[in-house]
Amino acid sequence: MAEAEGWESVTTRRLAERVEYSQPVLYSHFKSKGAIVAAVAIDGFGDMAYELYDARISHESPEESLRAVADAYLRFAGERPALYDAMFVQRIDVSFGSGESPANLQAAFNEFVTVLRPLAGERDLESLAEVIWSSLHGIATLSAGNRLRPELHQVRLDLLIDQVVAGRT
Amino acid sequence: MAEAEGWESVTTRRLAERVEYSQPVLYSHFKSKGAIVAAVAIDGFGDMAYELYDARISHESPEESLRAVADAYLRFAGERPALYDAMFVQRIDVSFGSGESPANLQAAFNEFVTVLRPLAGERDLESLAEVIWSSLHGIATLSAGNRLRPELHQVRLDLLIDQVVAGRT
DNA sequence: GGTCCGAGTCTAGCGCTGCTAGCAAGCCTA
DNA sequence: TAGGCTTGCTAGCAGCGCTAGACTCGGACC
Repeated sequence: MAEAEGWESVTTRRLAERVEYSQPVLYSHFKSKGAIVAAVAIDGFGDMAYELYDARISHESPEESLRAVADAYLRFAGERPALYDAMFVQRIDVSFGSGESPANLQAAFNEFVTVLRPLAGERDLESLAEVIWSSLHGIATLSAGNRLRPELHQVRLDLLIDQVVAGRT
Repeated sequence: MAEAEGWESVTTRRLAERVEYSQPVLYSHFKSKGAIVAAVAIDGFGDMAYELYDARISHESPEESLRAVADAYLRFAGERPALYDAMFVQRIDVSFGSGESPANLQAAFNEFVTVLRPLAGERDLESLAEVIWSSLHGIATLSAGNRLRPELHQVRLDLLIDQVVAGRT
């Protein structure tokens, strides 16, 4: 529903109709609409972690692994924009960057950490993972808003990976 | 108003009250609430272009210039989160990445292009500018949503700049 | 002076939103 | 069989973006 028409047209009334219950029933299962979105998002972290894992292990070379993971990340964001939106753009009540984060989210982040380990050199691994994750997130959101020239998608991705690899000290 | 309480609590009624007119008067000046946000955003592009320019010319060395521009960008996003949100997160009806973009937006983007020119090497300049802009945008939005560890802000920025510089071929 | 027009503004209200109070039916236990 | 808990409902609140239609008032023309 969100993928088809965007989160703003997912109303509690329409959602209730879709699941063939009345509106208040939703509120006995979820505290608010935001909690529903958060539940969807947390589910999404699991999907994402799986796809990143799959991409990572499909290549031997660290650089190719990184390239595949980055590609999988952007493909995930591009193919399921509303889910990605719930996970990373909407203000949901989910802890990030700490031990209290959902396990799925930590798993997804760990794919970045793992794939970057052989490439980090003297750089702080987790910070490096945050940087490349941020970069990919920026590309994903700006692309989703038609703020980047689509035909140069691959050029940008190559530039990003190349400079991560080159930054090894 | 948006900075104090977020855009979602900027309602047309409250806005009308603030400017001491009735609600329909807003709609004789702007087509919709989105158009009001867009007008604010376009104004913001001008501010941002000026601050990036200021940062760029305040250093001689290309690398220091880039560092200053990146820093200014993230400071802008951090200090005026609602304005930044209007400019880059909310879906506003503004053309990006083409000749029809607002002049202020092109000016801001050009600051990246200019500061990167001595550092690009054989890399495509505009694509490189898009990549670093995306990276900064990702850091800005993830930071705003408390999704990055705040104490490592400087570490991430250094990592990003270093790898851009190292990526020169 | 009288009449018209248009600009500018208002009140009132439409259809929608997220959310909740309060009630009714059905099941489990005593 | 009686009471209470669970599960669902209808109805409604306050607020949202937006608009129809009426009112006022200043200037232009006869």
